[in-house]
Amino acid sequence: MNTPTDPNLLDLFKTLGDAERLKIAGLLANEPLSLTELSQRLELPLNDVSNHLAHLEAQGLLQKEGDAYRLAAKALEQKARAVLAQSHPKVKSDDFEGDDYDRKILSSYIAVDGSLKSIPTQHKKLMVILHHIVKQFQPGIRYPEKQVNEILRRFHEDYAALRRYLVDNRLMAREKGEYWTL
Amino acid sequence: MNTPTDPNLLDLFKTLGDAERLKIAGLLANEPLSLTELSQRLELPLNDVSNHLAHLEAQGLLQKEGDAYRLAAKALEQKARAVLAQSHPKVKSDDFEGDDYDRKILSSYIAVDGSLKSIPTQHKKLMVILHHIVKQFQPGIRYPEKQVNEILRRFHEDYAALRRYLVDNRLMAREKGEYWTL
DNA sequence: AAATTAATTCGATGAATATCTAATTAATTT
DNA sequence: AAATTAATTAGATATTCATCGAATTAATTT
Repeated sequence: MNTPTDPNLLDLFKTLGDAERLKIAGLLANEPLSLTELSQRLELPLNDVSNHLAHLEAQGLLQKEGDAYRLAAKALEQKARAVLAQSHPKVKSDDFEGDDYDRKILSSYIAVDGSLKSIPTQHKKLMVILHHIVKQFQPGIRYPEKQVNEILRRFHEDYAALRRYLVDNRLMAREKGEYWTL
Repeated sequence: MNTPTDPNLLDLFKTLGDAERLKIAGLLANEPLSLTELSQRLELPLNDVSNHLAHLEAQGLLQKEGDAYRLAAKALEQKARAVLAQSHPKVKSDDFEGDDYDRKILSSYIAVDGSLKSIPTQHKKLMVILHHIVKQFQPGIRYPEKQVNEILRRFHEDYAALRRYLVDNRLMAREKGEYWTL
């Protein structure tokens, strides 16, 4: 069962993604209205309004006052925040986990946009970087070279070098122009 | 033509109200991905992903980086704010317009939740209040008494008194148990 | 209690649209 | 330039879901 507070974004968007329901929400944002009043204002049959209200209510978007409904602004606010939270590219936890050394290398070589400032020459540092980069590839999927290049280019324009390093160090394998992780 | 910035909430909710598109948005919130990559991750045919991306793009939700897409977090943020703005019961402009005297009376008699603190005894003050209340009724609509009571009760528990005042002062008319504004 | 009105529920119809197949166009690679 | 691959577009099918009609239940009024 769905509590109104659990952020099922999909259903929320679905219920708000209907013209009539959005109108209803709009009206109820400004003034409380009863079922009958809504029906009159929108010139919509009573039963349909009732159904629409049920949808909105299921999303925890309404609060009842007597027999009038009002938009639960607080609830909506929370949900809007949930959307923002999800949309903000939170640095994935495993991106910078690992030991202190790794974290230090990563943060010094990787720019805010995720790209490489430069390719390390020291082998130990290089390995840290390569292990970070190889996470971009899904295990079990075979990537054509062109796509590998695309992905690597996001890190550094010399994608060919990165590709070679990855293979040489056995982080990825290649066969007939296809690559996969090991 | 719709600029991506104009807040057409309905279309926004519609595009986000599809499971696949929401997944896509979710993925692109955390990392940039190309069309092909998305297709692989979601195990969805390429052409459909292309269409979904077109939808998202039409809402100004994407920004392109090379051939990878990323969720336009800023844009989404703005839109979320737009939602909040609409949802907040902004005191309707005409609620407190009119001359200074009216405004003064209204603000002294009407509580934050819109209800009446008390019913004025002075006729002049009463008229101000009644004119404010009568705006709750749509011109041209005939309301059964029960509904009139409901609406008036939001202002004061003695809805019968309000109803009588409204009729006596010719702000509303009644016939056979139905009321309407004049 | 009977009758009226309000509100919900059920089933069927229709419209919108996601999904699928196929064809077309655009871009890259050899 | 030919050929391969990537991406878009077009059309057909299927599914989802709002809308409509009616019946049912619940609540108020007389």
